[in-house]
Amino acid sequence: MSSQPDPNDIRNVTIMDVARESGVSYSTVSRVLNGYEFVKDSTRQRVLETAERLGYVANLQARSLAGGRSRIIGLLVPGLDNAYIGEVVRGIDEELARANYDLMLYTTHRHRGKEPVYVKTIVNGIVDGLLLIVPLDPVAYLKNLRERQFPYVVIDHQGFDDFSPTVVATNWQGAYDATSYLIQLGHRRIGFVAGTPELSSATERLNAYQAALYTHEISFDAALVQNGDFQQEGGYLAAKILLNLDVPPTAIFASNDSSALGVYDAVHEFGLRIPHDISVVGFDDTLQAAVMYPPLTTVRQPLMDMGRTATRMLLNLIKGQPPPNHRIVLPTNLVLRGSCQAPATTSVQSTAQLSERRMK
Amino acid sequence: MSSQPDPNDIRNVTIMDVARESGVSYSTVSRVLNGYEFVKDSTRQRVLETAERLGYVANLQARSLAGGRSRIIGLLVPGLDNAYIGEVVRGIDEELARANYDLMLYTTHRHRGKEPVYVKTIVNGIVDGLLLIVPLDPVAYLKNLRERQFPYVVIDHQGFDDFSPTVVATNWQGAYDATSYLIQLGHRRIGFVAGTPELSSATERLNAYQAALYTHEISFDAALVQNGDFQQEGGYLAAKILLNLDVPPTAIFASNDSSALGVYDAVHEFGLRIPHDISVVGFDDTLQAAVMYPPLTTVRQPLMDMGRTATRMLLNLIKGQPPPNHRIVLPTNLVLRGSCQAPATTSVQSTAQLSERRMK
DNA sequence: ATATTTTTTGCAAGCGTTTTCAAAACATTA
DNA sequence: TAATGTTTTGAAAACGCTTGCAAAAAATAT
Repeated sequence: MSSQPDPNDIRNVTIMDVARESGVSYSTVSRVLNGYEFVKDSTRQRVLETAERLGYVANLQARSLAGGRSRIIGLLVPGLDNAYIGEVVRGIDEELARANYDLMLYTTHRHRGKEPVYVKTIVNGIVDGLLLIVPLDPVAYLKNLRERQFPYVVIDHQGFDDFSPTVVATNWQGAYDATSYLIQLGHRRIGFVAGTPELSSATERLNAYQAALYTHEISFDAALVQNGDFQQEGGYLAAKILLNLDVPPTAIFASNDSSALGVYDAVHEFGLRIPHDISVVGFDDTLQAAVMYPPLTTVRQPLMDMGRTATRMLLNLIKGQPPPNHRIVLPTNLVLRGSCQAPATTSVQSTAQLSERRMK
Repeated sequence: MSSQPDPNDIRNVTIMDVARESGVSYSTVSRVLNGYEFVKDSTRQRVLETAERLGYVANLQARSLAGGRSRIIGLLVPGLDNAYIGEVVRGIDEELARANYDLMLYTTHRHRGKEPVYVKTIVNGIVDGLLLIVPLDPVAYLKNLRERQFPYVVIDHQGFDDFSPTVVATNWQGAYDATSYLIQLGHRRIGFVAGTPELSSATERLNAYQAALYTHEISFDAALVQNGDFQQEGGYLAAKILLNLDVPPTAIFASNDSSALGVYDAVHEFGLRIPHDISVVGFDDTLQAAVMYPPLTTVRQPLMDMGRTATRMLLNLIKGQPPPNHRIVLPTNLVLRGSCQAPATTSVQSTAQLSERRMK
């Protein structure tokens, strides 16, 4: 009985089966499935119905091979060991689900050389478009993507070209606000834990830190800027150097929350208290920030929103609708919590007591 | 010049191009690429070399359509809003990268009905195998997978059948240890914030809690068990009920770290201190646990390891090597941090003072 | 040198779709 | 009623790869 398909049949039901069952050609079935206009309504109904009845599910590979849409988008991330990435991915995932798209995840594990290879595979592969979160080496392959007219959107990195669709946060403004806040609290010696210099977000934050000092007429001391790596370990190391300075800072601005965690570690190791002895500010507002003790004052990035926005942009690009602006900038804002207060010595200069605690 | 391929050519280089360039048939190229044994060494060399030179990258869709391996595995997760999932995924990702596989991520967003649909799409799709993290409704489709001989491994759920390859942690033992620890500290009234009862991990933890009480001859009080949902909010609500009890507990064991966070919230809302007024234990040891204040004593699950192990199992399954055991159990262990101490009233029974603080 | 076996290779079919092109069916007009 | 125009449908060619089968080439045995 062809109308009684064996439910235990191992083979999948194809467009052919649906065609046979509904008495039309497979081309017609394909057209119905793709919403082609010129199909008789009654035919459409019948096909749709048998497809449903047979439990037909499109074979994406075949579809995409034949030139159709796969409804899969690729996501290239440096790594998963990071709450920050996780948040962005959540936003992407949410928006994708709403649009009925699936997600293919590529992790480069921070291996720079892997990026171009991945991108190549991705592009000649199944995905309809590509999302890149903080790419390490975009210039190496974005030009190619563009030439192929392959849809892509870059998240949280900019400045390497001026044609790539990009979603970023106001890194500069956020860092400026944070620094200004510390200054307004009375801090004059503010340490800065920098991020990976290849990333525009890192350099922007550093620039804003300097700009804020400048605006408030505080002279810049290069010793107060130490390199971190956007990870806890780097923050810890950088903070140790800062706290060992002859005149240590009364506040430390870490380039992201992970580094701030490292700063907390170092501060505690020196037997100091936050915020009493030293204030700390982070950047990102990941889940951990609110849970830390004391809760971390930090610059909130709308991470999920960035993911969502980028996804919407990409989906439009795939539909052939280029976005009005190539670059979308989302606002950050300073979240005040318990990790900051006015410096212990209300009068500014005498950090003498503090520096006595310095570790050898 | 056929030997000078245009680098700007939009079309991808195919197996045909490689064949033409190296003067063999496309089948031979395919064989070389798939490591087929009976190819003359010199031929193999030549093909490999031209493939490299031309920058050939296999088209996964075509390969998988034709019946080959896609080197992609699918991962079905309930959601991304959870540090716990993230950890497992990291383990998976790591192991997959090592084996040169890619990852396709499917999120059900905790929508039970979506699971079967997804599984169907996945199976007739591109992936070579499927990993399922805490599936909500496995019975609905695992039988089908098995019948099709489709490789899959279940992570952190068990008990719904006895043939599915599974990786779990010692949930029972972990919860038993945690409860015993609290009892040894002197606690007699121990609250329990339960997890989602559909998950075996949740019921096992509850059972172990009861077993530990029983072993130590502490009578079970149903009022001390409140339902949570494995999320912060549920933990908060459950803890509020517990703290409002006529004789509130002196310790609360939360079914996972997220719930424990909610417990912290409730405790603070009641103006109580951890661990001075009340001890708290969690489960999972996610990244947050160490950062919370006070640092959370919790049962560590080897999450990344679970991901890695499951992935290795799956990869073997795909290769046609069934694992020696269908079910792999990884050990948990209790991580002692600052959220527990002996109950304030060293003598056990008089919890009078505590209950006075009770909120109206 | 010839027959036989074994190793290598090529051809063709097929995987499940989309899409172009042309034919069939239907509706409309003269 | 014939001619013309439209809407619907079907057949066939791709898409890029794997694989069974058979032929060619090389190696071995007689």
